[in-house]
Amino acid sequence: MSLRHALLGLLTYEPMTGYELKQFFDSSVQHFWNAELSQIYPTLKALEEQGWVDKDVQVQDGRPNRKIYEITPSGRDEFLRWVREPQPPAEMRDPFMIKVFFGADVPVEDMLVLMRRQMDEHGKGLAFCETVLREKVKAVTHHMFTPRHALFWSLTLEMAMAYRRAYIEWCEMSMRLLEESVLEEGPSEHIHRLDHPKRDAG
Amino acid sequence: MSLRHALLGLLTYEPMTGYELKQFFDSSVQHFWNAELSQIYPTLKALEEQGWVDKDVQVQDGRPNRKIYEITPSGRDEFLRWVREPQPPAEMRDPFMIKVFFGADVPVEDMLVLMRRQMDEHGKGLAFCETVLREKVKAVTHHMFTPRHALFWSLTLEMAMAYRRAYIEWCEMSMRLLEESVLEEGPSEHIHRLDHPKRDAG
DNA sequence: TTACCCATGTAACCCGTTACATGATTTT
DNA sequence: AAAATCATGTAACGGGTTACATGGGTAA
Repeated sequence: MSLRHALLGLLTYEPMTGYELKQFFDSSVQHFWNAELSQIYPTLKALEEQGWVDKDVQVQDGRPNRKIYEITPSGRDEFLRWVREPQPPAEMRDPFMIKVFFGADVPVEDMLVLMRRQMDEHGKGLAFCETVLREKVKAVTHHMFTPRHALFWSLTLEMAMAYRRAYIEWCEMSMRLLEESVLEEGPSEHIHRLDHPKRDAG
Repeated sequence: MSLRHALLGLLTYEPMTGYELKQFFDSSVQHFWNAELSQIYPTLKALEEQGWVDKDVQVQDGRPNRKIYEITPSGRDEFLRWVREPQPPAEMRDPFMIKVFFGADVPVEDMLVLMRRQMDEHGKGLAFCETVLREKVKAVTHHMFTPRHALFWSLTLEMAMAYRRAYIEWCEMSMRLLEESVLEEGPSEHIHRLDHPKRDAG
């Protein structure tokens, strides 16, 4: 589980409550990671049991007490240990690829609709990175963090954008190939293959 | 869960046992999806309860009976329904990006080592796609499947390769930027920031 | 004789999401 | 008056991995 370490990482910036961590999360790493409060609270508890964070309770009335978590020295050690530990490469796990893989048995028009939609969605994601998130990185530099922090933040942003650009380009190429294949084979050939895919092969 | 539908998809090719499905899985979609036998067996059971597959038991002695699963008409319907259903875009969820995000507090040399390793691993993955998998797609076309199937298979392969190329390029760019930043700031500045990251900011 | 292939499964555990529960304060 | 913010959590469920259990046949 990387959530533990993501939380430790955020707590190296400053002590925070679970609620604040969630907000920080959403406003900083949301383009490549996210977490729900229902997962954050138990994880903080586990972190405390491990001795990697300390808890300071601020009593409130009318609402639940604020529990402010602060990273301990051993928490910092653990975090740095984890960061330097080799990380196996993230593998793709994309349900859309399953659909494409079996796309030969589906009307081409439907596949084109699906791909167009993927392209649009990734386009939106890319636009969001290029505007909102890019501005956020710029803004944050002038407040609490060094240019050095901004460098690393923007590297993660670049990766998110590179991924989406690659996806979009792939969609474009795929759609072009599919349209060409329709011209070559005729538009409705797939219908014959729907029931007995193998018999039509030879 | 897409595993149900991935299995249904494979069963549109021909009836198979769980064991054979696993092998087919490993040899066809392993570059963007995978599944363990311990997950496949219960899923087949669920598929059968849904009426999407039929089971034919081939009694054997000395080893467990072969249970050959065949997709039913309603299974085919369900599969086609699922394929055409809109698919939300797969989001990145990459633990390595967390490490990069917090990379400002780690010695640059360590970050460079980590990135080099990611680059190598993704390079290996890319090489595997370009040789083994590409050959497999070519080979399979001549046996059981149409050129049309080969087209869709190779699209998924292209996506896997595009992803890895994008990752590798990002690693190269990041390493370049990090090396430049060392020259500008001096190699060991980070050490001062390790304990009190915020105090050094202003 | 060591290891891999065949062939099935169960149980425990890990990580994550969604739904449920509470309820005052502030903004629209 | 409705909705969002603050602030904590629990419970149920979904999906996936690892470990455990069995055990004959075959290839290196």
